[in-house]
Amino acid sequence: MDGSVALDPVDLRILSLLQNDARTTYRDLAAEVGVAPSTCLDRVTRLRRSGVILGHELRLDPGKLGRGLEALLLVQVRPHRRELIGPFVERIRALPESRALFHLTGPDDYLVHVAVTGTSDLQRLVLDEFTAQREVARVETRLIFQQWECGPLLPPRTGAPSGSGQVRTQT
Amino acid sequence: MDGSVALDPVDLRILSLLQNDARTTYRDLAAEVGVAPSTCLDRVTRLRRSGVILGHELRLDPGKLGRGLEALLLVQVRPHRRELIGPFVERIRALPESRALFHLTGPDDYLVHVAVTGTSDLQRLVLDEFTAQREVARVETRLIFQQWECGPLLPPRTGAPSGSGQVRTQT
DNA sequence: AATGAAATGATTGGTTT
DNA sequence: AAACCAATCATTTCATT
Repeated sequence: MDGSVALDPVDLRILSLLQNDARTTYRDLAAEVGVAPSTCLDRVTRLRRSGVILGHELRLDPGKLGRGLEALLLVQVRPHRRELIGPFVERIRALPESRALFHLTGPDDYLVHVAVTGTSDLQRLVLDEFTAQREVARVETRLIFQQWECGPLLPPRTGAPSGSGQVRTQT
Repeated sequence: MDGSVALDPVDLRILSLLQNDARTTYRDLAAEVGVAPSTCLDRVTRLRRSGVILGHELRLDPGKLGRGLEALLLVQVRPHRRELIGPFVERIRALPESRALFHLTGPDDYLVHVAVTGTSDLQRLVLDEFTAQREVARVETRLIFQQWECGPLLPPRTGAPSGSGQVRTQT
């Protein structure tokens, strides 16, 4: 039972609305889904406690912060052993240019999403923070032309819904 | 002057705090940065209007929503022409599995971040929504072992700060 | 940019279904 | 057990300095 959460249509509706605007008031939420504001609070509190809602984030425009160029770096870390990749991950996460980091299957071990001021800043980053490190065997740089958020994130459509209107999901 | 924003230390402090928790109250914000709550409201309103703050987002746990497997798909779209890539982008953005989409330089035209229920769901997605499409020349699938958010996103350190304490940034 | 008052929203406890 | 209502409390917002 640890990682499983039951979500009814009200929960899903609330999540969907909050994904559009996380600051929607409980009053507005209540009006949209047709329950009382206090019930909405209840639901959201439960969703936070159950770990479905991880947090409330501010989305910023990197360009407006002077980081007008973004890129994805595909990185091979060799040898790929815990005592090397642990410090590597922590070092990359601490860089002010890093936005996100993925540990992957496939020929490239990591993908790093970075935001920089321009190409010279990117060159500096690659040379000083990546290829200069002994454990970094290879870096491939892909510039980002454009990016889109998708969503909202919803549970998968279940082929055969059970008798109740509930969707049971599992970690 | 269009895309440029001036940020003083108070703005930076506020942004940093809100990136930790976007629901921090103006009262708490004020206490931390040492100005009045109304001033914080002023600052945040200006930051939203100037486009530095794009929005307030809810961060959800895909695993808790029944999407316990995530992957990055590297996709070639050929021929790479506007009349093909426009519909492709819209189609991918509309998939419930899509979390983010990037248009890139390099051998792969697009990178798609997806969240699925498991490997069979991923196989279905790749076969039915990607390789089945005429314009998709190639798909490479990389599973995500683990991922990290980095941050907070801050303006680049300026080598030689001007007389004032302000950081002028540009899009 | 601060103050303080007015408006709005969040939260709680008791009650009902 | 979950939802509602109404009262309380906190926060946001605005006019003013």
